[in-house]
Amino acid sequence: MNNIELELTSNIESAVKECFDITPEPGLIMIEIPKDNSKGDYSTNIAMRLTKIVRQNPQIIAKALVEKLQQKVKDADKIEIAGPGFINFWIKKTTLANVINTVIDAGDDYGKNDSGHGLRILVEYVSANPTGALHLGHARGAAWGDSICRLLNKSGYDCLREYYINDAGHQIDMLGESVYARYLQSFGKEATLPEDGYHGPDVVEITEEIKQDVGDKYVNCSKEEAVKFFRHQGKRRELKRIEEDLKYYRCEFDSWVSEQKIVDENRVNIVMDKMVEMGLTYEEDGAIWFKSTEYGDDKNRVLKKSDGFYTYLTPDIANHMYKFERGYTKLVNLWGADHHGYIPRMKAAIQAMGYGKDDLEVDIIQMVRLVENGQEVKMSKRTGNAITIRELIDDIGIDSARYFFVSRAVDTHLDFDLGLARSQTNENPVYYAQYAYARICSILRQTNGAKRLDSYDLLVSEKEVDLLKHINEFTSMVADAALTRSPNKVCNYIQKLAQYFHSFYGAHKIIDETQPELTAQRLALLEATRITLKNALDLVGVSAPEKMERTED
RNA sequence: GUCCACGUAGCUCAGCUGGAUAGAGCAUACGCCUUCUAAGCGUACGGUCGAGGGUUCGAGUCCCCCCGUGGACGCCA
Repeated sequence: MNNIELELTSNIESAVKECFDITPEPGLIMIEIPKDNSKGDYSTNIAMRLTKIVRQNPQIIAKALVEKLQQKVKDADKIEIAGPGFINFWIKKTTLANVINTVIDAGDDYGKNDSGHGLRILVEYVSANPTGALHLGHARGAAWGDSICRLLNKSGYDCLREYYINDAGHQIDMLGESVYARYLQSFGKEATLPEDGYHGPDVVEITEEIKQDVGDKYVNCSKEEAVKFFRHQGKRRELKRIEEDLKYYRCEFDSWVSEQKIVDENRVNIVMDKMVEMGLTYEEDGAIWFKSTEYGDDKNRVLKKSDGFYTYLTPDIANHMYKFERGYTKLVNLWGADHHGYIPRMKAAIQAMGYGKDDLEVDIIQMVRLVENGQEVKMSKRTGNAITIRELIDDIGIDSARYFFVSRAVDTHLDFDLGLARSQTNENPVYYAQYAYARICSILRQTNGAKRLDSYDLLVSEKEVDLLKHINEFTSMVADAALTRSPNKVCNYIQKLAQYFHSFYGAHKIIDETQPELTAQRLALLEATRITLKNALDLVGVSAPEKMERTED
């Protein structure tokens, strides 16, 4: 909420108190921005919401409130009742323009807010197995998760970016055997990769790296010893590649938690013992089961198989307990769509261990389908395998990739149009926004720069007011996008901000020697727009270029 | 079969947790560069919000029931 909205809310609250002698609950008073300018700058539906409490016609309630509000709201030019009982506010243009100095003073910090109240929140995302390169689903999850964390940090949450490494199970054994087979093959030996081994080019490349370090040392040793070595090496090097790809993609994690480490620290056994002790389990067919149906799951789940090994679930429960132990009170996971059915059992486990149902929230990342010229692109032309995050970025660029992934809600299937993402034309929303930024910088370069002024009384045209109002909304948008974990809202905001700017640019010549005062005020408005646009782009990890070369077509 | 998402303009999607006459972009048509970057601006065209019922001052949004699409339903990870 910005200052104007805060002031309106508190004025409405006291008006309600005085008129009806009731204290409105938090959240009852809602301030909206009407889509239509003819309905004012801000609006509230409080009169309708009070009908049930006060037992009065909304028109009568609104009339009483407006009488009080006329005296209270000093920043309003006009307050009117409209439609079924909306109260609409027209804010003084000078008040709207105050935001320019707020933005200039705050700089990079504009948009920062404390709606998170320091809540300790741990966001786990990507968490791809270290057995191969990251793919499109991971790219979507990485962009989304990283933007969520940027939003949370900007909104006063204490947020940790975590990557959970599944490095203790069967798939790592397969990786070890795959690298071993490639290693032997490179010495001309007969060796076949396991059926469910890893056939990608990354395994061949990693094998070459290892060979450079150790030569033929593992050609003649026992298979057991060799596979153990290659398992470790393979995992380490695959992980390093993943980390490098993510870093290149502007996603950096604060914390990498290894499943193997959780096992080694005995956390899995401890959780298992505790669950048995708490009576959450039973034995059947030689296995130990978790009574997850008692906590909303549709089936009970095996924790320890009859062969004595744990299932995937058990170390993951330990992983989640470890998150709580480190003092995080809110856990957020971003999982691929194929993990959908896994949510109820993990939530069940958390509740069984004494935590709240909503202490863990899981957002599902739906499938990505690459499309080019209306045709689905399934495989990389170069490798014949699934397309990796690197190939995607090399093709369309980091900015385009990140923006596209984040601009659509994650819970819907995404058709990613390669041609569109690659195009440097007006069809591409990334360039539309970046071009606005470059245009602003270009104008500012031609002047002595924008200065903070004491008055913006000349900024009264429709285009200027639209821009001011939108800049005013930035902080509330950031808080809302953080709360609802919807970075796509930032993209909507960016598009609209760019649109308001371009429209303003088209309507007015900004540098006008004959009107120095107006020019100075407009330059300050441009500077505020520039800062807001840059901060918004930064929230989704997209760069703000000061120049864009014009391409000939 | 059971469970979970989703269904909005020709296409891709918004719709601020129930608000006013449902919005953008692209595509299509027509205007605008002797003026700060035309990667831009403006105008027009485009809708039974999948179908039906319910809840209330008010439903694209909440509930029920169909239809359609996708996903999940292992002592795999």
